Amino acid sequence: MFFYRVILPLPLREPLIYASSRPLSPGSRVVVPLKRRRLVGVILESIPPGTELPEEVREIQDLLDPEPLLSTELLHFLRWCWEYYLCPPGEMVRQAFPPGFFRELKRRIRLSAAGRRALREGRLPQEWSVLTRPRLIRRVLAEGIIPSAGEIERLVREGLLEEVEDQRGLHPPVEEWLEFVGEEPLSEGEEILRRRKRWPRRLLEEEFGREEVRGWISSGRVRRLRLPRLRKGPVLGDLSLPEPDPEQKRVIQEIRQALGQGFRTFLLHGITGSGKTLVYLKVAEEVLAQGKDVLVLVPEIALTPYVEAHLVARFGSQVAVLHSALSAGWRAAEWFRIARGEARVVVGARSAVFAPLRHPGLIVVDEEHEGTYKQSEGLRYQARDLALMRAKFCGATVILGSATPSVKSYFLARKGRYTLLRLHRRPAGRRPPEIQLVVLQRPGEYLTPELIAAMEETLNRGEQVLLFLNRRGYAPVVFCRECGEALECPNCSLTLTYHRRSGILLCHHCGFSQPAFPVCPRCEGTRFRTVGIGTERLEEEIRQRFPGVGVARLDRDSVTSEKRLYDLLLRLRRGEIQIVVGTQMVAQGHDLPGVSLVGVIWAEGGLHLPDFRAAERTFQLLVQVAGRAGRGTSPGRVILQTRLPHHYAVACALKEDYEGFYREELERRKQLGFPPFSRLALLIFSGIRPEKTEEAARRSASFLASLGRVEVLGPAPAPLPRLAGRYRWQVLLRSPRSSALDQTLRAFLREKSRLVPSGISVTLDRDPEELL
DNA sequence: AGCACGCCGACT
DNA sequence: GTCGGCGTGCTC
Ligand SMILES: [Zn+2]
Ligand SMILES: [Zn+2]
Repeated sequence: MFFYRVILPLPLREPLIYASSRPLSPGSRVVVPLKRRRLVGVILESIPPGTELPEEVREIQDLLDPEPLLSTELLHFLRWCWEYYLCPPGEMVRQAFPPGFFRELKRRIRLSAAGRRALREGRLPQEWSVLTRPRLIRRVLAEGIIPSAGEIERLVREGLLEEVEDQRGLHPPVEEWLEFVGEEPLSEGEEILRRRKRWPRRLLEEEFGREEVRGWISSGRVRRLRLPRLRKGPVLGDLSLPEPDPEQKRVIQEIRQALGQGFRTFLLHGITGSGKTLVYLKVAEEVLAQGKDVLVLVPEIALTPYVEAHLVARFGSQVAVLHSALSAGWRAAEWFRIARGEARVVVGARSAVFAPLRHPGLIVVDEEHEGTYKQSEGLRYQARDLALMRAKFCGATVILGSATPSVKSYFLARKGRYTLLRLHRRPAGRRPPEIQLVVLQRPGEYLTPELIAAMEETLNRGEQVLLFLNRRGYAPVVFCRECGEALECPNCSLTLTYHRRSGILLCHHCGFSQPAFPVCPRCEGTRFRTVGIGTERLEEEIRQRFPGVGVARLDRDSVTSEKRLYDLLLRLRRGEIQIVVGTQMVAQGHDLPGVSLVGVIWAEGGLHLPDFRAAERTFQLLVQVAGRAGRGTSPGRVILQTRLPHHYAVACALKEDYEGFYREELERRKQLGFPPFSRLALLIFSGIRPEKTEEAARRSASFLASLGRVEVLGPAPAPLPRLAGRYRWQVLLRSPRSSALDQTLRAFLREKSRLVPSGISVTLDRDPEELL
């Protein structure tokens, strides 16, 4: 007998042990019994002879993958993950792989040629004629056509029945792509296609018109091919891929030299348009040539599939796309294609860090500072950090790319752990924007004369304006005129935001909403006063101030689908819109070529949040938004309105002074003992009853403190002390050593049932990025 | 996650 | 006296 540890998709503390009469490989999925259930699990490892076994070990019932789906490198990496995040292995693996992974194949059988002959000759029962077409085994058994699974197996061995191959992943979605194959391009469109190598026909038709594209094809200068279908997001803007300039060549060369030399990390710092994608592509080409695989992580909210498009254009059907915007079926198909070794380039969001590539030689994390790499609910893993760990396990090279690197990555680069590479080039013909600070003087002022004047000038020149305000809705606070109380969410005790168009008061934290306006819950008053401004009100004001000018709003309330975003961007390109009012959605990499003025309404919004990364996020957002200005040929202008002109996050964004910001921010983090100078773990206790929740947090905190290994901050009510109807308390653990946190957390989890009554849930957030 | 085992209220 | 509530605990 052979014995194996098997991971099951259940919150079990550890993998369970099963027996098999024949040897099996780690990484294969198996069907095992658990109590009276039948479950799919994956073999983690074999157990060496002589190891003490549980009293009763049950037998593996079935092997689903004759060839392992997961490499041992990936399994070791996953083990590291569940040990680091202190979660059940099954929980980790369920997060990592598509839902179909743990579902038993829907196996089908049908009559073989011999079987059909036997049926015709009457040697088989006539009701078996339904089996000339593939039929689910379960169904065949349920219908009683064949009484038992053993009988089916016997018939398959005898060659009367045959199993129909699993179709999963054999037909990934494709679409038509065009490739320039002529001698010389005869139009600008053909020239652009030549530079991009290949491009989806759908997008080319949008760019150049259906007729023109048809002309290229009929001339024979352009060839049609079927390649993986791109996600629907808009790919607008300049996508030409030039030859690398000398600086880019040096960067590419330096990374290439590190390939295959073991784990190494590069931090690639360069503004949008400086050619980071070009670097990824050139290095990826080399990695593939060396026989290794490539993994590219992109942020979840990258609505523009820019990097995906270039990867598919260059590497064709070797590319698999894993993105949450894809349907579950598509994702599963892509995932199995990777596992079978058919795709050697994977591009995807967060969970793609677990892609079953055999030999990753390069891992790219694009826009590495993006918050979406951190899962904010459930298992709170950080995909960028995990990418580094995975690379360490397989000796891969890592490129972290960003225009505004995270403080953590920058710190590690300065310390020498990463190699810092810079791209200074601005896109062709583009000058740095002129950034101007305007101090908001009067309370309630949000459109300064300076901004208005600049807007008028810009509009008169026929150029476009982008106004940035990171707060949706009409007004963030509504006061009762009778008693002066602010209307609050009954679940979270936070102020409700007034949304005028939809006529509701909305809680931006839990989603609670009620019709506007209710009766004041305190004094039954019916007259209200709105205070403050959100994008909805800003849009309204702008419409009044600039009659006859096309104004559009770009936030989650107005842009509810990719289609609407696409339409909006298209109208902007056609000049039907002159002013865009938006939240941070506008910071995210849409190419807005006609925008020459960016107005930031309230630069320090967000700085007040009780969060050690508030300044970092503000600085990054301001720089990203400012980068939206002057992307065409006209020089850009940025106006930052603020009440805190001397705050370093604002002042450094004004000068585009990364160095200055990071130095100041690191100094503060050091003084306060926050990351990257310490490691954190946040325990969030939540429950329906406030005093029980507090009691559990107190008991836990004193237990944690009694261990004496790490600093215990709290317990304290969470910054959102009531969320979605539950009271929340938190305890923050801090230590310079990750291993000390580890031991402390493990001790806590062992004692958890003693310290925390049922009904109180505890969430662990290791390396929290928000303390909210 | 299921599913069983186990100790207290309103029913034949 | 039993039927059933779902609170704790185990699954190789
Ligand atoms: Zn009132
Ligand atoms: Zn709420």
